[in-house]
Amino acid sequence: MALASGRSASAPRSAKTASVNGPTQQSLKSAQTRARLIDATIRCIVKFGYANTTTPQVAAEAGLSRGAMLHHFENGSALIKATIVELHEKRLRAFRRAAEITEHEPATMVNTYWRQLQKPAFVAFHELALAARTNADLARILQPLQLEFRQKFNSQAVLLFPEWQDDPVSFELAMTLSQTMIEGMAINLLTSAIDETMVDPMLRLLEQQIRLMKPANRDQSR
Amino acid sequence: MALASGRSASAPRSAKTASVNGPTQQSLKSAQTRARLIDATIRCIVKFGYANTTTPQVAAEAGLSRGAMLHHFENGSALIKATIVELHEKRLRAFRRAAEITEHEPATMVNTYWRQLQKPAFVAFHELALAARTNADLARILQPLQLEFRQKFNSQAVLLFPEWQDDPVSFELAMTLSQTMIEGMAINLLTSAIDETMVDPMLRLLEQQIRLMKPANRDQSR
DNA sequence: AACAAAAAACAGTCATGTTTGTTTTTTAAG
DNA sequence: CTTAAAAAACAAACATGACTGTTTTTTGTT
Repeated sequence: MALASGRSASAPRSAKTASVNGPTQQSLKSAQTRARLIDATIRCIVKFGYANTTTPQVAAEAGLSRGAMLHHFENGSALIKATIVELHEKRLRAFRRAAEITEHEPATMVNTYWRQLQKPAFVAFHELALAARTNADLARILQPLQLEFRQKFNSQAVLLFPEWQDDPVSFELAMTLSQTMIEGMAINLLTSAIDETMVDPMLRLLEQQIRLMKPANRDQSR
Repeated sequence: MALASGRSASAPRSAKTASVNGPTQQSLKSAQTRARLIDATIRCIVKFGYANTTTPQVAAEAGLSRGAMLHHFENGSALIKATIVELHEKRLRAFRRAAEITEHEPATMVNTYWRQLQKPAFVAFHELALAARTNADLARILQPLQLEFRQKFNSQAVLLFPEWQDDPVSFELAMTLSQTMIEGMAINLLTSAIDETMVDPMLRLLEQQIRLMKPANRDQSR
């Protein structure tokens, strides 16, 4: 599924009708089928990798014929694009939930973000992110989303830790540290580059380090 | 280049003759050509990604016909396997050099390892490592090498920092931290998940953290 | 009857493995 | 030293299989 440069309206013909006349039963079913196809795509990327995810496989995974699938997404590219958007929104939703749970406790934040990355969505996202390195079309879609996520990540985190507001430099460092360590471990675990037993000690180390970097604690130590 | 399960002697027929009679002109040229093909494979993986690296492309990159290429590596798989071994040895050599340079100074060690990961070999290696997640044949080759590297990494590092010998727990934690942060940043940079300007502050933070974890310094603070 | 959804059939492209042919180097005999 | 046979290096062509995009046919709602 090479994601060609083709421009293609990702919405099927029925979508326009639906938006004009309100949701008919058919347009509802169509939306369901589209969602099922996107889910199947994510599962395929996790199982086979982005490179080995083909339209016949996605169709089979969704329990549809390839013809039916191409009725909803006229293109392989369209399906991938829709999948990327869905993954990004999943990621944002998950992060927002994590922020709600967190409530000023860095321990919880670290654990929550770590648990997010254990889900299939992260695996699929990293597959796509790495594929984007050598695929200009993928990169065009993915890069702005990566930026948006980083910005929302930071702006959300600054709300959670107001005591950090007057030291944006060390704050950004702490955020980058968290992202790097947690994502780094998640990826290294995927590629069996590190030992699984090290995960917990590492998370605790990160929590400790964050506490050390907090302005309040830095003042305490003076 | 899907790397099928095919067993295949990776050495060409000339190798045996050479080992008996000493290096002839042909066996020398053959070795050169094989090296050129492996280099071309690495370049292709970096440029196009592992998934889009095909035998015609490698042949073109090496300036050979596909037929000639398949004379040296009867199989696409054989070429990939040889490339993996070469990458692994490159990695070990680079690490050994880094260890020689280092000489008891953690600042240098962090910087040196970071610089290693900026080279194409790391990009290629990560492409293969991620592909191995969904490719059993690749995994069979790669996993033992990952283990070997981690072991040599640790045994080399313990020689460099003898003061750490009596605290293997915190030592392994420090090693995993270094690996995770440095590799995590390298990968996040590839996928534009973090900002490039954060690299240097992060490396300095890591150095500081390592100093904090050292037994000697922990004693000082008592 | 009209139209969307689903399925099936078709043609084009590309990588792979295999086979066959050509040139160059090595070996060894005359 | 010359030269013929063998082996290795290189090149080209063929057949197969798989995925892609497109088009046509069937099924089922409204």
